[in-house]
Amino acid sequence: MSQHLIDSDHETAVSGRDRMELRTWLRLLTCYHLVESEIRGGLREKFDITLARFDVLAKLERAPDGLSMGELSRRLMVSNGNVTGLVDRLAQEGFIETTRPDHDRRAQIVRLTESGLAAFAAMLPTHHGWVSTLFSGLEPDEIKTLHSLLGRLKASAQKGREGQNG
Amino acid sequence: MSQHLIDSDHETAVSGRDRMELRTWLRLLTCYHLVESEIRGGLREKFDITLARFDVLAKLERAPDGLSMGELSRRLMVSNGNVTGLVDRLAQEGFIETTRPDHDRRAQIVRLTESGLAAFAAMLPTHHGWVSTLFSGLEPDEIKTLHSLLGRLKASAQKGREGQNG
DNA sequence: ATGAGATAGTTTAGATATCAAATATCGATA
DNA sequence: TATCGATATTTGATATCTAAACTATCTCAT
Repeated sequence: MSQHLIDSDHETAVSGRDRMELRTWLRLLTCYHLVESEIRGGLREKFDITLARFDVLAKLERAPDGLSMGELSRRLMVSNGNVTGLVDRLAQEGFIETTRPDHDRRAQIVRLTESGLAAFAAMLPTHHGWVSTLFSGLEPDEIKTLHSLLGRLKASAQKGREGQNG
Repeated sequence: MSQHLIDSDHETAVSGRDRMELRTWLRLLTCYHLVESEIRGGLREKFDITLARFDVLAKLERAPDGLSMGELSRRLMVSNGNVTGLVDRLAQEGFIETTRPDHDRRAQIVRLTESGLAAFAAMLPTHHGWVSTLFSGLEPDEIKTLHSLLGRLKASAQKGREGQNG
């Protein structure tokens, strides 16, 4: 085998069978990085908040009754330990609050505070604007198709585990 | 405005205009996390290597003449400082080596060692197998279309900056 | 030649991340 | 009711990662 295991165009790989799968994965990775870094930078510059914290607020905003640490961790798709730290810091800033339900003293329910909701609501339209702009080169039909194919990929990648997320 | 700013199905948001863009971005994010965590876990369990290090090896494998730190950073789409640390550790493990070119004493050229190439080559087929499996629920045509639409998204998201990556 | 700006990397501080181990509580059962 | 296994979360160690400040070197117009 030669030194160069894979083809030379920038997102290509090895042997015929999984060629397109790998190329597609690498391209998805690129898109992820592009959009993510744009949004991260925007949030920092405009609102002085990190993306991880924004994501926590976003998940909690969709759950008016609050979420357990475990459920929050699943929806964010990050580890339990990570969420502990994020929640600690957001609570210190007053954006969220936690309670221990009586029926299960192990659990910890996390909720948005008024202040947290206000902060999130103030950022949301701008955030949506960034996403819109990043997608602005695609036709509505293309976006629909992309959405649908990503749904297929999600189902495929989830096969063999339980429903992690909507 | 009500407490609940956005719709209730799991990947939906606000006002009509950017609804599909946001849903699509959130779904892409989900796919990214699903595939990424599967591969990260596999690399750790089977090869005891982190994903970040694997990615460095992968980029270097495609560049037989080596890459400058800056070029490596651009291709990995991570910050300069991050690459410094990764390269340090990989060099300690003997997987890569660095040289200073005579024509520019600032630059640092990073190359795979024999040992690094061998390690990477040993992991590559398994890695491709994982990706293949994760995509196995999609038809070849669907993958092609997905690849193409992600290409459109990449171009759209890159608009206004220079060509970051192939 | 020389100083200003550009470029290439490193360093530093702080925030995320994972993973594994530890803690605490729950539920069910003998 | 003791206890065993499962569940919910935290802790601790380590590794990424970013952003900003800093160092060193290069380029180039004077």
